[in-house]
Amino acid sequence: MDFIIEAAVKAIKQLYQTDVAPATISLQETRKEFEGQVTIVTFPFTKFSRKGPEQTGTEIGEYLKNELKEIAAFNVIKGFLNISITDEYWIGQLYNHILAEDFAVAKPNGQKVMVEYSSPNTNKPLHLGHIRNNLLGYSVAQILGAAGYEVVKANLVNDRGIHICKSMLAWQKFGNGETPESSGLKGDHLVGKYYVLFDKAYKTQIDELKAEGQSEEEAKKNAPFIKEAQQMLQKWEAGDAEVIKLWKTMNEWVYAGFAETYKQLGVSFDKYYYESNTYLLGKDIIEEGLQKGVFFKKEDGSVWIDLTADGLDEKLVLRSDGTSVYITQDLGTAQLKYNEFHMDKSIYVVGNEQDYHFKVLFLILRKLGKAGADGLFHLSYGMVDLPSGKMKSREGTVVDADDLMAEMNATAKAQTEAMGKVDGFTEADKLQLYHTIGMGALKYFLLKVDPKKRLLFDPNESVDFQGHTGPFIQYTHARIKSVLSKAGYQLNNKIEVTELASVERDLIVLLTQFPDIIGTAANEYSPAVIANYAYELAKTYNKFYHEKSILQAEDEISKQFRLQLSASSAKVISKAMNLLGIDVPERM
RNA sequence: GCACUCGUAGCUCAAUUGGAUAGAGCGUCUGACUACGGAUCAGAAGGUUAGGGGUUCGACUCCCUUCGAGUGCACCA
Repeated sequence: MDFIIEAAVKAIKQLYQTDVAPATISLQETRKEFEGQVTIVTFPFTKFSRKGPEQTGTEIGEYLKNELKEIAAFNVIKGFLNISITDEYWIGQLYNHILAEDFAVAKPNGQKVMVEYSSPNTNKPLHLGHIRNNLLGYSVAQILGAAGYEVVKANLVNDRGIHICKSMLAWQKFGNGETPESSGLKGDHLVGKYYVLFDKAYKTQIDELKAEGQSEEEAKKNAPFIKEAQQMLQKWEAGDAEVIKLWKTMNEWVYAGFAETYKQLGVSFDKYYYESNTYLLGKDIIEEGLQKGVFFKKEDGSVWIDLTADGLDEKLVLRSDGTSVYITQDLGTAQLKYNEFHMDKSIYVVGNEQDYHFKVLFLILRKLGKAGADGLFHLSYGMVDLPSGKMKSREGTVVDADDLMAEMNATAKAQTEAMGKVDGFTEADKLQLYHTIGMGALKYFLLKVDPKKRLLFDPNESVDFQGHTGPFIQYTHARIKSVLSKAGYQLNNKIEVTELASVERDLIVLLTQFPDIIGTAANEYSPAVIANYAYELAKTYNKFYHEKSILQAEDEISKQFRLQLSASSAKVISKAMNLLGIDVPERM
């Protein structure tokens, strides 16, 4: 549509002797209730034209119509110039772009981006909150790839610390040598079980101490279990052979469990980082910052940065005993990543409770003048809450990721069977299909919402399969495929249609927008943009499908044309869903 | 207390980044060619965009303020 903007700039120069930047011309989709496909808002030009918005619109409209053969007609309503573009133009779009092999395939833009997501703790299984994180991260990576970036998907595993020692200790005390094999439990669930057991036992000890007259705070510090866990952490840091061995064993269990969950979710990573390798990093950056005068040292030896000029506080970056804090290792890890990949952008998919942390982290890296510091972005997303409130692993009030996915599959199975649509499917095909639909419903449900909004999830109200949902879009795709196969469709040459019905035009207009939609989604790091587009497209296709007969079209030309339109729609739906990490079935 | 985020139909979400009469789905109600696949389509009802003020041709969107929800403000990670 750039050619219209260009012409409008020329029009304004000719008519009103004023140069305007192309960006000041807002070209938008015409609202459905008006004639036309694109609209120019003319209010901003009234200052140059010294005429009313309607007259200004009419003048520009006339100029454009004379200038551009693609413009069939225009109408002006208040300050809105609605432009109708010729059917010839739209038909050309279909044949020259949409049906082309490379439609919506962006050329490499020469930029590299890292998307870090998932970043689990190895002391418990994944839950619904992690699912949102994983889906967002994976989808954003897909979208950036489609927009022309070279993408590196990274996972920073939090595999050390006091919380890991808690499950280890509880397993030592209560485990009786239990393993995933002996218990039949998935590895991450087994470890998670001991994490919960630790917390229970710890609480009991706290209560005992309180009964003996200690304050809550004292009791929390003095409980034998927490002391033992701390000792274990010290042993771990000292490289104690026995502790390390147990740590490795239990981590292996967890990784095996995670691998299965990731596989079910359909997410993957190109690069793993482990905190056990990175937690000591960052001290050289502290030194560098001191030399540059970005940091300062207090009398006790602790190192700080003063961010009050930026509206934040003073922030500790190194303890007085010389050991790292959270942000120290994040500084180091950022450097490590950059040294390895030299990426232009780095996206951190992390929940919004860490907004402040990332604000500080990025600010520090920028003040240090680090390469790549301008490309840092925290993709912050809202928590997933239950009707009962927040999910808490320690208290067991979580929606477990594996359970939820199994439930989604079961629901998909029940729905599909109830409709009796799986005749001729092998058992393996059926399982595959239920998984595709169940995950489609879940993924779409989580991704259609703006990431930064918090999400309420009611486990008792199952995720819908009708209306604005993943299965709705999947169904549209399957139905198109069915029609195409019935027609024995093959892509053939351009069909000489000359006129479009309005539903056909609407569909082509939407299809042409796909590359721009990918661009917008990439710029905003928002899968929701893609999700809403895919829905809009499916809906428009369904409308077309109901209004126009394809196999019984009026004539062969119309039939072939509509088949091509259908094939294009299926292709774009499939690609869009793919960007969300959602598969679309051929039959369902 | 300070900072950040959010508040749109009964419910779950949109709104082309300041543009037209705020749109969808679910739910409720009414319809659709003896199904090119009905997980679909057409229609109805449902709104003081939390309240108030301001900025301007125009505000769900920007500014101020009140209320409500959430999160963060550790020599924890």
